[in-house]
Amino acid sequence: MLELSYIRRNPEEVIERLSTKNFDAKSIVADILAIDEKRRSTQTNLDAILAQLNKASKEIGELYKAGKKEEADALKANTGKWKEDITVLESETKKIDAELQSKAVLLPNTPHASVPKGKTPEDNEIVHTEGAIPELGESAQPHWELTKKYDIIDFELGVKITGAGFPVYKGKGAKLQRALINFFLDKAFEAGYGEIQPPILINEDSGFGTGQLPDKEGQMYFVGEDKLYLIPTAEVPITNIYRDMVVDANSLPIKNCGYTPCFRREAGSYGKDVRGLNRLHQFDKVEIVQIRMPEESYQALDEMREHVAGLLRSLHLPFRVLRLCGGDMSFASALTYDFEVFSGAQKRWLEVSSVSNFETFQSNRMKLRYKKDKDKPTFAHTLNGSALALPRIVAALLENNQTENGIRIPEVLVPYTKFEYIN
RNA sequence: GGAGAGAUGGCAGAGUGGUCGAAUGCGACAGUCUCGAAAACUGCUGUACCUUCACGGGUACCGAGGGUUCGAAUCCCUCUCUCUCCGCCA
Repeated sequence: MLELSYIRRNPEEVIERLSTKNFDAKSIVADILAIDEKRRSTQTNLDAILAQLNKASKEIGELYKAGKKEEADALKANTGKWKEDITVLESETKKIDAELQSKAVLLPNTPHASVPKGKTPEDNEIVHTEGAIPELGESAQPHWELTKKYDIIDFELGVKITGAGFPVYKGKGAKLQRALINFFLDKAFEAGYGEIQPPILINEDSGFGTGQLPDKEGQMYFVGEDKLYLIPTAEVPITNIYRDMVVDANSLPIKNCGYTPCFRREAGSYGKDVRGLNRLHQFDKVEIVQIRMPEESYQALDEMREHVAGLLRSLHLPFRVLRLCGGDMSFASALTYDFEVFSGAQKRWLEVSSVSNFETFQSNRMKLRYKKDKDKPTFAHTLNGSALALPRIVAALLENNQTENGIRIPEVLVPYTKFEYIN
């Protein structure tokens, strides 16, 4: 949610910047300004009457104490009208606030100045490419063949137990998952991230805080009996730890990481995109989250970007980094870098990480502030990134590292897997 | 699932209808003292919104929502959450 004070001061700028996201904010901003105007005048009126009533009540109390009952009763006679006005103005204020809120949540975050204009993924800007594209030859098999060949991931079995998109990892496949998770967590720890094991069910307030609700409830699995959502990413619980908090400036930066399974309904997806590991309803991911002072947040974003790049480098996966265009960015983000690895047999780039700065968009929603000395509490900047999401990493590893002797495990993972080949 | 207790400022903990935004203690901050520190003493210490160029002024907030009253932290109703005991259970 954009800060109201910012919209009030710079309405034209908000409209201009949101046009980069192909979002026409004109009428919403106008509505917000009008409602805000109304809100202030209503509150000024209400406050004045309340002050009057408070004053009279105090006087009545004093008069009673002094035994001047008649004078007190005379004063009382006035209060009825005031109370009627108060009732009206209070309900009006409540209505106006709700209206304002309902408009405010419609505005996406304003993109950073560096965000390119554009509508589709084709308009994303490739800012970095690294690693050699593997030449696998004609006999190369896509990962969904390899997983069957070596019996390490069973998609049909998942269908039996749950449904499509819930694979069963077996034997060395399961061990590879565990190895990657531990490797990623260890790397995050080395980079200064504290490890969190959060709940994987979240309530509505948490969903609102990070921006999944109210818009994207269709993306999440919902447990109606208890009104809880399965997390689509660890970002939600790990960031919401700090909801409704004023943290001391000295405790910043806050850096946390966590492994969780993630659940996404992915309604409407089909075709080659969902083949094999390409898109799942349940998958594993290690997430990194930072809470920063505004002046340092873009430096932190670069730092996170470098962390993710380091992971891919150490796995010897060819990758590229995209600066997402306005049209491809998420609602809540101000700047997002996507990481894609090249999947040798599918011959396509697969997104494995998304690193974003949300500036104050999330912290305003969840009232996450920091306080520096005597200054007033200020909204912090929140950032997060996948480091990394497993399935497509596994897909690329399997495809790119296939040999006649089996699938070669990257050196850095061998201490974790305790085997060098899947065969 | 059954029974009971509770929810007050950063924390602990008073307060059961009127000057209570809230005693007291601790903590934090500032000052005195000191070469410096500790101790001691003194002062100060919430958040949001409205209003004002500013100084300042006003309003709301004692788990949440409603009610009674001229006036509610305090009385009434509803809800939520937490804790304790019992049962079940990884």
